[in-house]
Amino acid sequence: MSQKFAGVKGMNDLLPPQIATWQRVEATARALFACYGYQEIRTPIVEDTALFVRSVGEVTDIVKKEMYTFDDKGGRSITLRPEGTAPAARAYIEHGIANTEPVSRWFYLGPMFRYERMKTGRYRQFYQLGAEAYGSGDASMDVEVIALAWEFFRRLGVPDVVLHLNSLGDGSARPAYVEALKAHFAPLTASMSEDAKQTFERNPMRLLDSKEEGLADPIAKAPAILDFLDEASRKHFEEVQRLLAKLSIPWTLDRRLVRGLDYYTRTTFEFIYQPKSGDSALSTAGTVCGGGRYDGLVHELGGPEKPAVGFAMGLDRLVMLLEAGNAAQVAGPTLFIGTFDGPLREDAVARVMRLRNAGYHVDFDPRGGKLKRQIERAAKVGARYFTTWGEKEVQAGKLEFKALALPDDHPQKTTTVELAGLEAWLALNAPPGKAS
RNA sequence: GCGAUCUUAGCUCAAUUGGUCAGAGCGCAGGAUUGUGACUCCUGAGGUUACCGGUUCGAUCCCGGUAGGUCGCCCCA
Repeated sequence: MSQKFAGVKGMNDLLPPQIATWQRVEATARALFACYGYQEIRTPIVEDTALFVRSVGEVTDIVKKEMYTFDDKGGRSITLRPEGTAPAARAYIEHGIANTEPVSRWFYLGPMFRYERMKTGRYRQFYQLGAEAYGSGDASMDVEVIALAWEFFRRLGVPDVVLHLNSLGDGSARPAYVEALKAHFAPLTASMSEDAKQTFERNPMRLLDSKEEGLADPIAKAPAILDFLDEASRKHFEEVQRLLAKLSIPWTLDRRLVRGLDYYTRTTFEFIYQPKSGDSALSTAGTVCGGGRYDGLVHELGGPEKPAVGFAMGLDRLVMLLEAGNAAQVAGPTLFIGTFDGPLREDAVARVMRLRNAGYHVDFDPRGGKLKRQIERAAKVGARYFTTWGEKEVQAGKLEFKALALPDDHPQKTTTVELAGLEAWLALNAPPGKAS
């Protein structure tokens, strides 16, 4: 016996039964993105390590301890992408897209990698669907990406997702606010945990996200960045809210919403799964989509001054929510042809292939055997009709279609189909492209 | 990175204080001549009880380690 292998920790196989849901999500996304004018881009799975250090932030957890970083054979430090915004920005800059069009709308869909402890809805290889809109700092773009995500959830029928909204201001407001926060929390550092203390030192804003017991009250009383916004940021944020209201998209102002990556400015938002009924498939993995504006990122990475907004959606979590509702079914064949040994069998098999080539989902049992087994097999794989391809039928030039899902006494349990008109019948009763 | 907990057939789980305790259901496979299914019946395949080591006359059941799963912290999608 040879060794038995197992998948790498934190990385999962997606097998056929689950894939149906994934494909529904992806198809819904592509259709919707097309309406919004977002085009797909695909960037490499690996990037120069420095790209993430610069964009995501040196003191973030992602960079500090979650990156899959290796040296390649040329001695370059490369990293499996932990997120999609930085690679997209890199491509945007590298190809000089800003010179070719004023506004660019992109989306990406693919695996991301973070080396971290596993939890519900959190894996080391996980899938994100992201939108990136470059070139405009207008509030309409903030709302555009939010509306896009909102509509996406609506189309998929994702239940109990609420929008949390905040503004982090930009260059001028941020330093003043951070100072105020430091002043607020400084007296408490003595009683803080090591973790909290480090957060206090490196990125005080993130302290607002802390769930540490003793901090709950101080956090509630902490100054809000909304009170520090400069005139322009404030107006921008107000416009975002007015537009959302106009679209009847409800939101919750969340003054503690501070996103974990360094590049965010002004608007930040999260779509959080909050089941009304107590049972939560995702407890702390409730954030299904996070995003915001990052006006400085493109310039920071060496490109022109181009504002941008976007979001990233965790598809693993999304699929989990969808599957909790109703398990997706794999579509079965439209027609299942039963065969007997002998020369006729080859005719039947050939016909199966030809019908498939014509666009129909047709199947047969390669093991042959008893007709009884073949019918059981057909019912098992969810075939809509079963027909026997035997001497009797071929001689008469007629096939008898049995509707497997119908009860025996149903008037339409069996249908007679002319052998010569088989394809025409299928075209009429089970057009290609339609799930059986 | 820290803490807790779990790991028995493909799946869901049983197995009295360590001594026929390696089982059930589902699934899969087969069943009086390879022409007709979904309910029922009969039969069968499949596990060195995650892995390694220890205690013991003897361990699925006790101890230690490793791997993996799950949950909380941290953090994030």
